Amino acid sequence: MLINITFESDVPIYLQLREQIIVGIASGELQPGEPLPSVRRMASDIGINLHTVNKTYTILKEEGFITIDRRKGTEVAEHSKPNENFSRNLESGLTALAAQAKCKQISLEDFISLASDAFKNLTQKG
Amino acid sequence: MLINITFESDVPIYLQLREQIIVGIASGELQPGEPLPSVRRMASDIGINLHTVNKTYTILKEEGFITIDRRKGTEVAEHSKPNENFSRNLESGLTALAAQAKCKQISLEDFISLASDAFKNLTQKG
Amino acid sequence: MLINITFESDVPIYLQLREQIIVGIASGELQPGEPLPSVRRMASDIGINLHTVNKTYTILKEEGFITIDRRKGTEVAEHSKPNENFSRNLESGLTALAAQAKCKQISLEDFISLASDAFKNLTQKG
Amino acid sequence: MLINITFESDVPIYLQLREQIIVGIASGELQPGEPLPSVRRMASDIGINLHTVNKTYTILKEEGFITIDRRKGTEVAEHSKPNENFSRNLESGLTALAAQAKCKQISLEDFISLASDAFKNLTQKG
DNA sequence: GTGGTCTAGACCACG
DNA sequence: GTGGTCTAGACCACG
Repeated sequence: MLINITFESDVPIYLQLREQIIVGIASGELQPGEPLPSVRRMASDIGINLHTVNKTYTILKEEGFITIDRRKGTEVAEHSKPNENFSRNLESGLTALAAQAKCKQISLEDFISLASDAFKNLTQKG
Repeated sequence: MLINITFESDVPIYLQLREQIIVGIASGELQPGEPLPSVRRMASDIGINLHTVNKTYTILKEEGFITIDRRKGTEVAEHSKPNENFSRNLESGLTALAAQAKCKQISLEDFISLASDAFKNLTQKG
Repeated sequence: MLINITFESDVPIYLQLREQIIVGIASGELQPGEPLPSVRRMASDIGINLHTVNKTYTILKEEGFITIDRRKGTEVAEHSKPNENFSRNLESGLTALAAQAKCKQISLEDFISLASDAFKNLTQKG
Repeated sequence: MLINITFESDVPIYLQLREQIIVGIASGELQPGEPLPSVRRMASDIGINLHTVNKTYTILKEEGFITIDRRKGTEVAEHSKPNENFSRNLESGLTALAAQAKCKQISLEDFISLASDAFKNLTQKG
């Protein structure tokens, strides 16, 4: 799994890492049950602090994307169903993007097409 | 235009304000050429700091959603076309949401349906 | 609010702090809407690191006991209803204590009496 | 005696094992004088480390729940009376749970009812 | 001034 | 070896 952090970004490192791991899982590059590198390993691979990776793993665990097994370490969780909180966040995220797109004269058809492509591109990597 | 800020949210106030104004424009509630409340007025209406509103307006101007003129004041800009930077951000935003959705076993059809609804709901408010 | 940390305890500092704040809220010493000391202030008062307090506050926030208001800082949340997760934890906590008590020949009546006293003692402090 | 370890839990395995054995004793499933599986057997049954089981047994012995004899092996101890240390821990445990419950608007009556149920459910399993 | 993020470094608990 | 906890110290974002 290739991680690519933009240090100049105003998106915090731990969130960039979170997103890339989620994309990795969604695309099938990271399979359920597959182990993730230890916080120390991941940190040294990327060249960031161990605590930053730890924060990402903790969040991913709380969101149900990974599990921290006491024997086997960190691994990709079985895919679960969205809870209410997740659905709310997803909808508000889509609304924010839709609003921006509409202001920029992107049509409903084009927006759907972009959303569809984003989803399908994940599959192609798997 | 009714603004609703959640002060306990972890989304900064200036970004919440930005998004709601964009939704207002997208939904047609705020028409191109229509004036926005002055920084001072908006701040006191919502009960937030002047600096915060100022920051939001500055960002919206840079993004091309509003214009700030010394004489005419702040008003909604004519709808423009997306530039390269905007398109890139939109795509990466959609990819992030699509990845999360896919991990939570949401199908392509359901994701498109959610995206479509988010877009259409904007129209209905207009 | 008087905080008392036992540094030799095998209960982590951030959890000791969490529990004492919850007891403070339950006893009425800390009222909903009342501000909590800033992480820096609390840390220096107790003589621990700012990050440790931060961890406690973050947990309390996620559990719904406090809110972090972007304008007013940290404050005690309005008392909310238990969610499913909370109820499960409460039941399993009570089961663990009940089992221990039963092994030590404590009767149902005595156990209820202890539980009742623990609850009432909170009220008396308020 | 059926042991059920959740490896993804943030409760250490040796404590999960401890609690389940205590519940087993409290419910009468494990009778005083009854032998416990050897460390080796228990470890292989559950699929955990020898050291982990050892740690649990050592703690249970110190708490007076089991006896460890070189010749007779490990067996459930005769039920003893609580010592001062035990009582203090029990009370502080109940206080912590009561405080949480009170914050979540659970009434004294409901808390007692939950405590009572937890205790009675032990009996029913026996 | 407040919390949020990040780093560096250390020790410990768990298995 | 792994994650968990804690400290010290620094800079930044927000309001």
